[in-house]
Amino acid sequence: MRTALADSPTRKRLLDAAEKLMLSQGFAATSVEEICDAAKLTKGSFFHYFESKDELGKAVLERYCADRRKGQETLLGTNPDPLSRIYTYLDTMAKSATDPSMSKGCLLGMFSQELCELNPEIQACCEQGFAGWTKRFAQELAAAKAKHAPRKDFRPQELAEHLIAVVQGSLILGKAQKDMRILAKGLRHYKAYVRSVFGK
Amino acid sequence: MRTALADSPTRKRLLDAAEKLMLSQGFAATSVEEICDAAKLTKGSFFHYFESKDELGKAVLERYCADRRKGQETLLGTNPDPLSRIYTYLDTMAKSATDPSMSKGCLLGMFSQELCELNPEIQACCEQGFAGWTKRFAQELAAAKAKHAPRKDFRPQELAEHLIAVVQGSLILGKAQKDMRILAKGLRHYKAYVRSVFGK
DNA sequence: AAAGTCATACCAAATGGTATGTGAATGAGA
DNA sequence: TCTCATTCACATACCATTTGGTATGACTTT
Repeated sequence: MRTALADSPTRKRLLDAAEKLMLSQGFAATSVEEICDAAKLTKGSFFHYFESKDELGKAVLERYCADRRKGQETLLGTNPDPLSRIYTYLDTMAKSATDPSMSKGCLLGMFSQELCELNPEIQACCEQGFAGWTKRFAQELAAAKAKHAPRKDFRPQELAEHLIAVVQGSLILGKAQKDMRILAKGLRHYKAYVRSVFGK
Repeated sequence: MRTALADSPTRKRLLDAAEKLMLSQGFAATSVEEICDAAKLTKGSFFHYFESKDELGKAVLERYCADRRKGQETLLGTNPDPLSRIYTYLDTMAKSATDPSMSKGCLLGMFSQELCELNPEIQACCEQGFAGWTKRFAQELAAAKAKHAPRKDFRPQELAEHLIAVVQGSLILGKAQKDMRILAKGLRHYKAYVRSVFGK
């Protein structure tokens, strides 16, 4: 029953509206009515597609994580050298720091803050979302480590988590400062750190 | 009129309860009633001390920022060498990463995410809170730069902001992973980065 | 010093608005 | 005609805020 509804364009409209609103205000401060207004639908429709606001939250988050993963793949590029892939990944991300796709923050970060201690399902989803992101990047770092003997030893997993921390933290700072250029700076520093580890 | 109420113990109880709850759930998801229950007071009392929930939010945030600033001073210690002060600051912070004072997250980060795009007053308060924090740390970095010719040039302000980003991001990641040890790791990496800049 | 006045701290219940969620009715397409 | 998307009006619950108190203690007034 619910499978048929899964990829309806109306459902997508609701998810899009919810994502946009929650990205800037968070989950709790975004009402179902607000979402429906933005999607030009009524609440009745909303509850036809989602059995509760919580379920919508989970759906938005899951879709966001999936999108992000795909985005990560394209962002990593096709350079045969893993270290070059890492550097261009960081550069590209830094370049797009101020454009609208990223400049509103990260839903994963938002939901982690707001909901992890309130909703175990969302917490698990956030944990897994971050894990997927770090794991993929750690893989690149491990490949780079294997190929270019780094000047200093490091744990790929830990260094990947550090990147996520830098990104998430910069997004918060950027929101407070109303200026997302801070994300580009954060990524530059992270890159410099990685360079200091590899010695090149 | 409101000045007399400013440092009453009852008011403090309300602020304490609100801070604790909002630190884990955020502002929007924390109701006035919940705060009153936690503080063992009634809503009537609440509105005797605060004219609105928003005002309470601002008060909690301001007190949090002030506390944090004091904490920063003690954390920096009294070592005459600025670079040593920086390193011990980072170490001490890393050590206390898992104890209850820090392990619940940072209100400044929480409010930035949730409220900055909704409430300009809170946004300004967050911005200033972060600015105070970074400025103080940047001062230390500048002193260290002046004393120990660093191997690479850097902007103290930017490097200080980078620390805040690492801390905030680690706290988010920690919440998602239900494990705040990530903060200690983040601080270790930041320290290693600073060391790579100074060459010692 | 007793009685009266007043401000303050606190409380309980009511109010009004807003939130989520429901269910019957409508409409369009197969 | 049957199904499913969508709407509309409504039920229900919750939540911030208000109102109308009581109790206490301090400060006058006599």
